Amino acid sequence: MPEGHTIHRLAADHRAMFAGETVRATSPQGKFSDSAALIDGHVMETAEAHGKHLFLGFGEDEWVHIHLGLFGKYTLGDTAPPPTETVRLRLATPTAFADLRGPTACELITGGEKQAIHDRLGPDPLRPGDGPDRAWTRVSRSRSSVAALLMDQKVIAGVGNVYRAEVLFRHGIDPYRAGRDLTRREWDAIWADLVVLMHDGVRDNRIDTVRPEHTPEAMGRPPRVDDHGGEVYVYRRAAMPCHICGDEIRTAGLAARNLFWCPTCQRA
DNA sequence: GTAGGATGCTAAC
DNA sequence: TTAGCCTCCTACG
Repeated sequence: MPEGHTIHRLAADHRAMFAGETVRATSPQGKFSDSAALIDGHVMETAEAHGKHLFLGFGEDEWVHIHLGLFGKYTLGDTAPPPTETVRLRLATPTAFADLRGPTACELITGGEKQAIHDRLGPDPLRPGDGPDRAWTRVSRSRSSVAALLMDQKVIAGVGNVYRAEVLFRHGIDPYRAGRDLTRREWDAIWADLVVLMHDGVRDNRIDTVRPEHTPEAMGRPPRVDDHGGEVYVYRRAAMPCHICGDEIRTAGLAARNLFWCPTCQRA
């Protein structure tokens, strides 16, 4: 679930449900009780996302900063069920609720602390006004692999393990190629593609990366069986045949995450 | 019933 | 590089 598209979608959903509304805040699990009490009964003014960070604004100096990490999950709806003991934060109005479970971060921060988080994050393909230039400065000087750089939130914010694997496949780039061996044209194409793919992800609330001509219907192959949500080329398809060339999709650990790629379609 | 893994990140070594 | 955080779900007995 939680790559950048999920967080931007959550920000939009929070704005639609709560912006301008007086919100009740509780922490059934208890770990956020003191902070929840401080915002309980306050008006949520806005919600925004930068990369995988969600910010709920209750005033200039009163922000709830949330990071879902690997396990964090939101349940949104209109009528709140009885809270269970794993709900870290419940926000509710008479007509809407949001339950947060298992986040890496859920904390009340000031405007200054929020700015510090923005400052350590790279440009985000989903943030209006962000572009590929600042990221290119880092990428073009780095000996690290492009696969590692795409996962580095200081370089580019919001890309996770699925978008990383898929965008590199879509551009035929070997994941182990060094950043400084990419061309400016290649990087700009990767960025532009991420803008499109991630906006699709926000709209659909899932990750689909397969081009129309390669869908199961178009190619007469069975639909994917993996349950991560969307239609993809390589992510979690280890040892399965590549949709394009039929070669076996490979997998390897890289920085404690699983990398997937096609050794034939993705050349150094 | 239990083990293991998952779309993430950080602090500590 | 590794352990740890924290929850849910699947695969396997």
